[in-house]
Amino acid sequence: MRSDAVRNRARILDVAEEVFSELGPDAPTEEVARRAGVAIGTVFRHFPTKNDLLAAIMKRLLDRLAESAGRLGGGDGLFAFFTALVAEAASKRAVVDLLARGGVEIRLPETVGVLESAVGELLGQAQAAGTVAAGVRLPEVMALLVSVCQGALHGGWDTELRTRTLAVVFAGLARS
Amino acid sequence: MRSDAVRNRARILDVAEEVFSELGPDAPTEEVARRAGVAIGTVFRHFPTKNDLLAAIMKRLLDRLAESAGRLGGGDGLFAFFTALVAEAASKRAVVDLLARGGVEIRLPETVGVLESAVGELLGQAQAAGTVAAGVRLPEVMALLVSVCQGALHGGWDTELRTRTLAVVFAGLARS
DNA sequence: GCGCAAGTTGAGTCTCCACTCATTTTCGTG
DNA sequence: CACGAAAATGAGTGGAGACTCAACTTGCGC
Repeated sequence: MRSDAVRNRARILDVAEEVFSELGPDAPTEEVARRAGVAIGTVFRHFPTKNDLLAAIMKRLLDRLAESAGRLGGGDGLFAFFTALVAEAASKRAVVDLLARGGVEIRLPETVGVLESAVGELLGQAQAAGTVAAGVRLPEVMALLVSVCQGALHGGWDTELRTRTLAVVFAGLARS
Repeated sequence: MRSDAVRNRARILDVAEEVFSELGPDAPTEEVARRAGVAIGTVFRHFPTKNDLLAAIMKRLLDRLAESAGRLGGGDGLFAFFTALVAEAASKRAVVDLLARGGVEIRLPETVGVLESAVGELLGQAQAAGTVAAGVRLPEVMALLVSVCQGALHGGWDTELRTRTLAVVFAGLARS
C-alpha cells in the first residue's frame, strides 16, 4: 500500500469518527471528505460503501471501550464504567445510535462480543465484591447500558439528571 | 369543512399512526397516502409538512397514554404503567423515537407536559404507598421511561429480558 | 339540478445524497 | 529521471422522497 494511501485512510477514519459522533450516522459522506481534505472518491476507494465506513469506526470505538473496561476492576468498576460511558454518550452519537439499532444495518457481532465480555468481567467482579446483587445477569446490564446511553444522548440530560438517573439504576443493580 | 375532507383527514391520521408505528418516522409519506387510498397531494393538503403529520399523531398517542396513566393508581400504578408502556414500545416506533429526540424536530411541550403530569401523579401515589423511595423525582422517572422504551424498541428485547431489566429498574426506584 | 368553492388528483419539480468512472496526479522502483 | 501502477480527483448518474400545482371532481347551499 502506498504511503499516501495509508495516510489518507487513517485521516478519513479519524475525521469520520468526529463527523459521525457530532452529526450522527446520517451525516453525508461528503462532509467526511471535506473535513479530511480529500475528494469524495477517495473516501469511497477506501470504504466502498458508507456502511463499511460506519462499521470501521464502530469497530475502533468498541475496541477502545472494551479496552478501557478491561483497565477497570473491583467492586465499583462496573459503576465507574457505566458512569463514564453515559457521560461520554452525548459526544458519540454514532456508537450509541448504531449499538441501539443492534446490528440491523451493521453486523459486528464479534466486536460487540468483545465489549460484552469486558462488561461481563466487571459484572463478575462487582458481584464477587457484593456491590451488585447476585441475581443480576449480563443481558440486562447491557440492555440498561445501551438504554441509558441512548436516553442521555437524545434527551440531552444535564449532569444532575444523569447522576440521579444512574443512582436509580445503580440502586437497582445493588439490590435487585 | 366538507364531509369527505373530514373522513379523509381521520383516515390519514389512523393510517399514519399505523405506518409510522410500523416503519418508524422515516417512512415515506407516500406509503401513508397509498394505504389510506388517497393521492399524495391530499395528505399534504391536510398536513402541509411531514412534520405536521408526525406532530398530529404524536399528540394523539401522548394524549391516549396520559389518559391510560390517569386510569391507574395506587402503590403499583407506576410500575404497571411502566411495564405496559415498555411492552408496547416495540409497536410504536414513532412515539418512542420522537419522544427520545426530545422536541428537536417537533415541538409538543404542552402535550408531553400532560403525560408528564400523569406520570407525576402515579409517582406521588407510589411514594405515598411506600413502593417508591421518597428521594426519587419525576425527571429521572421520565428519563428511565423513555430510555427503557427506546432500548426495548431498538434492541428487540424478548419478554424475559424485558422482565429482568424492568426488575432492576423497579428495585432501583423502590430503594434508591 | 346548478354553480362553485372546497377538495382531490398525480405527474412533475427540487434537493439531497450514495456511489461511479474517465481523467489526472503521485509514489516508488529500476 | 522515467515509467507503470496505485491512488486521487470531482463532475456526473441514479434514485429516493418531500413538496407543488394546474386540471379535474365532488359535496352542498340555493
